[in-house]
Amino acid sequence: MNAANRQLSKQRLRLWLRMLSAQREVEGYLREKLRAEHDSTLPRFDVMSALDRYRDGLRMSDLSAKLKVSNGNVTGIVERLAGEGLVERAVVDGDRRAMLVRLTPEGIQRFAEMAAAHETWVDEKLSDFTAAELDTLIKLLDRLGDHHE
Amino acid sequence: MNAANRQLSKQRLRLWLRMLSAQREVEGYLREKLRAEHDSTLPRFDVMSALDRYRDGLRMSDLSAKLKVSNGNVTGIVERLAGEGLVERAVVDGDRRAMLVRLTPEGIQRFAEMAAAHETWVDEKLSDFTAAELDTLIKLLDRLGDHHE
DNA sequence: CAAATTTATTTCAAGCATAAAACATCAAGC
DNA sequence: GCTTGATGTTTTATGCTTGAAATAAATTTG
Repeated sequence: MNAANRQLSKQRLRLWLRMLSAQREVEGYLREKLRAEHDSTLPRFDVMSALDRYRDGLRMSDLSAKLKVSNGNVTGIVERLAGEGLVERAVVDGDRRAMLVRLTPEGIQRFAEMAAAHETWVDEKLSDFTAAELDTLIKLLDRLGDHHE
Repeated sequence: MNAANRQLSKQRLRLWLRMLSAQREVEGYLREKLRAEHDSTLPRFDVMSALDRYRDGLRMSDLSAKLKVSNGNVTGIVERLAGEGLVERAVVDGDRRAMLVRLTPEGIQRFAEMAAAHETWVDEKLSDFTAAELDTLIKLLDRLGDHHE
């Protein structure tokens, strides 16, 4: 490998470490806020967020696909949310294997409160960037994530 | 809140979601590779990486500070690494509370192999960016992480 | 120096995450 | 209508992660 490529490789590694650091910084803040002020967690918030966008409900497999986590993982989180009365599970008629999960009225209410707070927390953490910088970052990072469905 | 701020707030939220997505994309790949090809994990890799930079060893509390994770967390990871013979723990003379952790010769060897592979994996994932783009991303994300010691 | 506080670490309980195995149901093809 | 295979979900084993409580040793202070 030549010198230019070695340099490039180092920069890529450096970027990855910065991504990790930045992500951890924001995520830690959000986790702590959710725990302290709403007695909840980021995974629960993510599940509720997906269900809030699909008010008619989602199947377990749709949920895990959207959140890009394993099936078994979603099983546990939904179970706890159901225990708190924030989501409910219903059978899907025509397919007795499937489970339809949706927010309860209380879940909708609680999510609205959390989502509003969540937006202000993210605002605080990312307040240093100008609109142009935000656009730049979004456009560049977009090339990495695979939210291209 | 006025229209401009609402717009800005939306962009910040959008950026945060992109950061999550991008981070998850890369991390998932690295995790899978480490597991399949080196029978290891990212947390173990992180601990070994820190110890590789400090060959004289680090205390448990230094380790958790550098990695920005909890003390109890490091206890478990170091325990498993010690079980695999990759790190060793020694007493610190002058302070019987403390533990000094360092890589064993085998740990040094194993880390070198993993680190080389790790760099090529990151290379693959971030290969779409030009040198200029990498610089831009690094500089911008640098304003978020708190690796300013 | 004894008591109180701080510092270094581990233990514990709870939850999150994965991969792999187990179950149950559905859909096709003979 | 059986068998075979695919699909939807849960269970299991293992490991990571946190916050809080528990231990233990060092330091400070009256």
